[in-house]
Formats: sequence, structure tokens, C-alpha cells
Amino acid sequence: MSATRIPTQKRSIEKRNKIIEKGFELICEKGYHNISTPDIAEVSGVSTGIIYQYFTDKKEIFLEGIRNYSNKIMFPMVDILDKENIKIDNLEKLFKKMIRAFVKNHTISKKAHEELMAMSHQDNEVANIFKETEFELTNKIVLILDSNDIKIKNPAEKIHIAIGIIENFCHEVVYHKHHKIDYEIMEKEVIKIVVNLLK
Amino acid sequence: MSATRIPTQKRSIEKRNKIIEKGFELICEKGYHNISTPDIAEVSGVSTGIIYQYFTDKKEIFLEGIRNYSNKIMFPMVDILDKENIKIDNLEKLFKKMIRAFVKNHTISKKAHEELMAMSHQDNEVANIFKETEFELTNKIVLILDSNDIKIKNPAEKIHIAIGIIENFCHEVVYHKHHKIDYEIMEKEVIKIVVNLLK
Amino acid sequence: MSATRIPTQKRSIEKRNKIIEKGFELICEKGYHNISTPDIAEVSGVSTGIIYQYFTDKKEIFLEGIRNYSNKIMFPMVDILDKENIKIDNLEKLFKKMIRAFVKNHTISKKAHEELMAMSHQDNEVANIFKETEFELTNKIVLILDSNDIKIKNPAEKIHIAIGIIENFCHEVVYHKHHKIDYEIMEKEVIKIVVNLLK
Amino acid sequence: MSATRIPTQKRSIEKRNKIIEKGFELICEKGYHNISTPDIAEVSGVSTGIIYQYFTDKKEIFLEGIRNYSNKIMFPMVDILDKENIKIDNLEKLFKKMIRAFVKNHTISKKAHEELMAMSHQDNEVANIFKETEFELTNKIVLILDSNDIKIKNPAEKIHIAIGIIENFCHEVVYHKHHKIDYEIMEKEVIKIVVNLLK
DNA sequence: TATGAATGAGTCTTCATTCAT
DNA sequence: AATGAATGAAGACTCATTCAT
Repeated sequence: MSATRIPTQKRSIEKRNKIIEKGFELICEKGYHNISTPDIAEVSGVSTGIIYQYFTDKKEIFLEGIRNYSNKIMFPMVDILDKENIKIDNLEKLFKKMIRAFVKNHTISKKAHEELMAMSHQDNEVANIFKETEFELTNKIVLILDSNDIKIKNPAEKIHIAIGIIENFCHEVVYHKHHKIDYEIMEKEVIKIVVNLLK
Repeated sequence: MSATRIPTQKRSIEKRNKIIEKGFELICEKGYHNISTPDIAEVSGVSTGIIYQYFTDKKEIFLEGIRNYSNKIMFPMVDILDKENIKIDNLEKLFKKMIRAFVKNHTISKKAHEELMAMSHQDNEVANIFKETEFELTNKIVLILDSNDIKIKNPAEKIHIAIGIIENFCHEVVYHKHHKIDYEIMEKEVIKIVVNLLK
Repeated sequence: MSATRIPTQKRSIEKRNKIIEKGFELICEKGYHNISTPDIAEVSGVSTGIIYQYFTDKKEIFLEGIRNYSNKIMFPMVDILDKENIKIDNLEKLFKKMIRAFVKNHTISKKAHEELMAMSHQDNEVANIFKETEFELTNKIVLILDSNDIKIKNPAEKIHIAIGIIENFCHEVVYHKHHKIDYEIMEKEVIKIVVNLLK
Repeated sequence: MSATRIPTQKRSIEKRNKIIEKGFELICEKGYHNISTPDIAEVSGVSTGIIYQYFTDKKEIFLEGIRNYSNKIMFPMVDILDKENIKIDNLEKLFKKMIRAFVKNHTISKKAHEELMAMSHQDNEVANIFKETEFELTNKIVLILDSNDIKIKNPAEKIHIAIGIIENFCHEVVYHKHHKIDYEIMEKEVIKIVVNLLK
């Protein structure tokens, strides 16, 4: 009946955040469909009922989780590029770093990743968050190129493509290795393409 | 005690196929988790019980659907390349054709695609079918290059990357267009990369 | 994920007990295989769902029922001997009393008995509860004999046999009277055997 | 709709018997509730449908099985006593033999036994067959005593009790051994009681 | 605000029995 | 007489959500 309440008191906000944090963590670990609302309540240290005062439904918790943590999980480079004021001596190095960060991160939160990818294919809201985050990364790299006086045609499109290639590669390395592909070679080729692309 | 029955009579085989066809269609349209076994029975025009004589469980129907239709749905090029004995005058044309086929197909079976991608991120069996189908395509292209006397280093890896790029592009065009990306330009860039890659 | 909850609140405990009581009653009356979970929920005045918060499955309800009522149902003498500090003037009297109690009880909860016996032949857990309860009774009688300074060889084995004889007799009297057997005579013989046995 | 047909042709009778034999065997082995009609059809080498032309329902197959095989399964002594024209030098020997036969038989068809006992507690028809078979055995022993000029009071009742004691003992030895009971001792006591009883 | 017990519609699956061939 | 494919009601169990306290 009553609408979701947005808590104003400090303790309430903390509680809401805790639900998002712990609930999201659990969902990522075990999969959205394998976790029940009471499970979320339990790991968050709250009662089942209270959840429905902070969130309209189970999905909203997951969505909020994505909103809060997508940067770190999906494109860790966004964070990295944010913190460092990057001067590029050579692009190759940047993209190697990028790949390392992606792979490392994929490996760390395997389940979270897969769950996010799956959801992004089923749920428009999730997909949009994904898209936006990815675009942030594109923008950051555009700016880096700019601030390094690297002028190329159609930078947005090219970077966009480059990120896609890197993502594909990283994802595959972590999950779905083809036994007929040599991933050392593939990595070299990936970097070569990307570097060529941005010259 | 009793295992799944593999029907031998013509009518039974038809029925089994109908379940796969209609069930798969429905699952693709509405999502695996939103469709119940009775739903599948209904659209297939059979009773609930018979389903469990032909399939061990709900998932198997979906899996069979994928096996039967993955070529067409996921990599329509596999089919195309199978039928034509392709002589390449220029690679550009081949990849343009490939992109057109992908995009067209994505557009036709939007939901099916998304559902498949989602499942492939949650279910190993699905992922494997996907992988295998994708590898078939890679192999086909390797052969085409061979039979056209195009010699490149690391063909498997390169083609693999190329397919990934094209897929990404097509998928995005159909579903998740970024408003800041010009997809005409992007297509040109994609083809340029791919063609360069295979020279 | 979540396990069975053991209720702490008074009302919950009452509810749990009600399920055991009413559910067990119904199962005993109609037979385990003829009663569904919703049936149990209905007679207990609860919803289907709550049952699975208190019990892992249907069988557990039955098992708990047995645990709670086995003493009374299966070996009412256990209860009787528990309460009274029995001094035996003559054994004959004790066993007559025992037989009366058994027969009376068999008669009261006919169906329950049969169901229990049936289950004890199909289900190890049930059989074990049965066995344990029966052994309690054996022990009690051993102690009574002891405290009355009746020394016999192999008391456990003999009492065990005696209980079996009495049980057989009672059961038959209540359910499966042979028309060629005179049960007055049989009772006398039974008591004679048992008394002789424990001398 | 149509009533059960009692086959008159030789082949049909054979088929009916095969269903009883194989079906009963399977039920005994795996348990009545764990075997489906198609299962029975399969082991009997017939089609599902035909079963319902020979039997009204699943239970009838089991019942017929019991009728045909109860002697052998439940009271193997009935058969043994039938064949041999027994001269008793000493009763002790007879009952030892009886116990051996019972135990051996229990051990051989463990599952069958348990299933039969369970059913006999739930189903009046089964119980009656059981009862009748048991009475046959009683009669046989009465006759043996007679023909050996052993005169006792209330022979039917006493033998009945004796059979019960022996059955209890055998059943327990095979299935539900109490760890506090010494079964060597118990056997001696059982025989002592029985022999005394019939003196 | 908060609790956590309670709800009940919904899920997958089984199986005795029927029926078209 | 025989087949075996087909039926569909019924069963055990789950879980997002509500509600009494």
C-alpha cells in the first residue's frame, strides 16, 4: 500500500546502504535467482519486513547495488583513470595496464561479473547502467588522448570499439577459453589492433 | 526408474520437435524464468506429462532449442558460408555481408538473442554450445582464407578477434545504441579494422 | 539457503505443535501416502508455506509425531511404569496390567498403530524410534525386577521376548483375530509363558 | 469402462502370470510405491495398456503376487512341511530347523518381507492372506504333533504363540538388531520357550 | 520503526490410467 | 489382443511479499 520510504535519519541511511552492500554482494556471489529476500535480510542484519520499506522489491536492491558498484566491478579502469592524472608515454602501456586491470577484476569477482552480464541482457535498467558506465570510460580515454595531444579521427567510435575488444578478450580469458586459441598470441594481437586504432 | 524416451514413430518425433520449436520460441520471447512447463505444453498443444517423456527437465527443452537453432540465431554466417562456395574478391565485401546478416538476424530474433546471451552467462552448457558454434564460424573463415590463398599469421586468433568485434558492433546497433556514437562511422571503422587485421 | 527455523515465540511453538498434533493425527487416520502437505496445513489451521519453515519435509512432521506420541501409542506401559513406583507382589498381575494397557491403547488408536507399524517396516528412522522406545520398556522392566530382588539369567533377552509375545497377542486381538483361536485361552497361555520366563 | 478380462487362452494366461511374477518380484525388490505400472509392464515384457485388461489396477497385481508366493516368502516352513513327512525325534530340532528356514528366507528376500509386512498393516486384503497362510502353518504343526502322538492342551493357541515368537525373533535378527541383545542367547531362550510350550 | 511469522500462488515433476491406432 | 503415446490431476516444495505485533 504505502510507498517506499526514503530514509532521512542517519541510522536509516546506514541500514539502507548495508542492505545494498551486503545484498548485492550475496547476489553477485550466488546469483540473483538463487538468493531470497530473507537471505538478503539475514546477511544485512535486518528483518525481512524492513526491506520492503526501503525498496519496492528485490530487484531494486540489485539495481542499487549495480549503481553503486558498477564502476569498480565492470570497468575498474574508470576508477584508476579517475585517480591518476595519466601522462602517456606510450599507448601500448596504457592498454596493457587496462587489460591487466580488467582481467584481475574479472577474476576477483567472477560470479558478480557473469551475473551482471546476464542481467544486462535481460533487463533494460541494468543494461543502461552498464552502457553509461562504459561511456564514462570512453570519455575518460578521449580526454586523456586530448590532453596528450593525440589527435585522431572519430575518437569516440574508435575507443568504443577498442574497449569492446579488450572486454571481449578479458572475459574470454577468465571464463570461456577456447582450447584452440593461444591467449598469449591473442593478447598481443589485441594490443596491436588497439594501438594501431588510436594512432 | 524409467528414463527419457526417444520417440521413433513419426508422429512422436513431430511432437517432440514441436515442443522444442514452440517451447524454445516462447522461452526466447518471454524469458526462461518467466515460462512454466505447463506454458510450454500449452503452446505446443500437448499435455504436461508428455514433456517429461521426451525431456528430462525444462532446461533440456531450452538446450535442444539452442542446439537446433543456434546456428541460425547466433551465427547466421555459419549457415551462409556453408551453402556458398565463397570466392573472395575482396574481404571488405565478405565482412559487410557478415555484418548485414548478423544485424538482420539480431533484429529478427531480438528476444531470443538476449535470452541466449543471458543464459550463456549463467549456464555452462549453454555457454559451451555458444562457444562451439562460434568456433565453427572461425574455422569456416580460416578455410575460406586458405582456399583463397590469403596467408596471414595467427589466423585463428585474428579471426576470433574479428568475429568478436563484429558481434559487439551488431549487438550494440540492435539493442544498446549509445547516443554519442555515430553508427555509420563505427561500421566503417569496424570493417577497416577487420580488413586490416586479415591482410 | 535458509534452514528450518526453530520457533522461540510462544505462539510459534504452539503452532508448530499444532501441526505435529493435527498432522500426525490425520496421517495416522488416513495413512501417510494418502495425506498431502496442504491437507496437513488445513487441519492445522495454517498455510502451506509455514510448514516448511518448521519442518524440512512432510516426513519430518510424521517423525516428530512419532517421537512425541510413540510412548503413549506404541508402549503405553513405558508411561505407566514411569509414573508408578511399582512393587510387584506377583508378576502375573503386572503382565495382565500390561496386556490390558496395550490392548486398550491399540483399540483406541487403531489406525495410528497400523500406520506406524507399516512405516516402521519401510523407513529406518521410524523403525529406530520404535526400537528405542521398545528398549526403554525393556530397561524399565529389568529395573523393576532388580528392585524387587528377582534375579534371572539373561533378563534383557527374556524381557525382550516377553514384550514381543505380549505385543503380538495384543495386536492380533485388536486387528486380526483368527477365528480358530480362542483368545481367552491364548491370553492365559501368554501370561503363563511370560511369567514362567521371568522366574 | 470394460471389466477385467480373465484370459482363457493359454498364451494369455502365461502373459498374466508373467506380469504377476515379474511385477511382484520388482515390487518386492524396490517397494510398492517406488514402482510404476510402466515399470511392471517393462519387466514383464508387455505393454502398459495390456495390464489394465488383466488387472483392475496396480494393487491387484501385488495382491495376486502375494496370493501366489506368500507361502514361500512368508512361511517357507509351510512348503517344507508339505513335502516332507516329518517324524520328530525331538521338537527342539524341528524348531531349530524352522528358525533356520525363516532366517534364511528373510535374508534372501529382505525387501519383499518388509514390503509385505508394511502392506499387511495397511491393507486388509494383504493382512488376510497373511493370516490365512500363517494359519496353514499352525495347522500343519498341529497335525505333525498329532501324528507323532504328542498330546498337549490348546495346541492351536500354543503353536500360534510359538510361531509368533519365532517370527519376531527371525525378523529382528535380520532387520532390527538391538545392540544390547545377544542374539545367540536369545535364540537359545526362544527355542527353550517354544519347546517347553509344546511339551 | 522494526520484527519475523505467515501467506498462498506458483513451480517442476510424477504416474495411474486411458485411448487412438 | 496389443501397443505405447498421451493425459492431467495431484504432489511436494519455494519464495516474494504482507501483516499482526
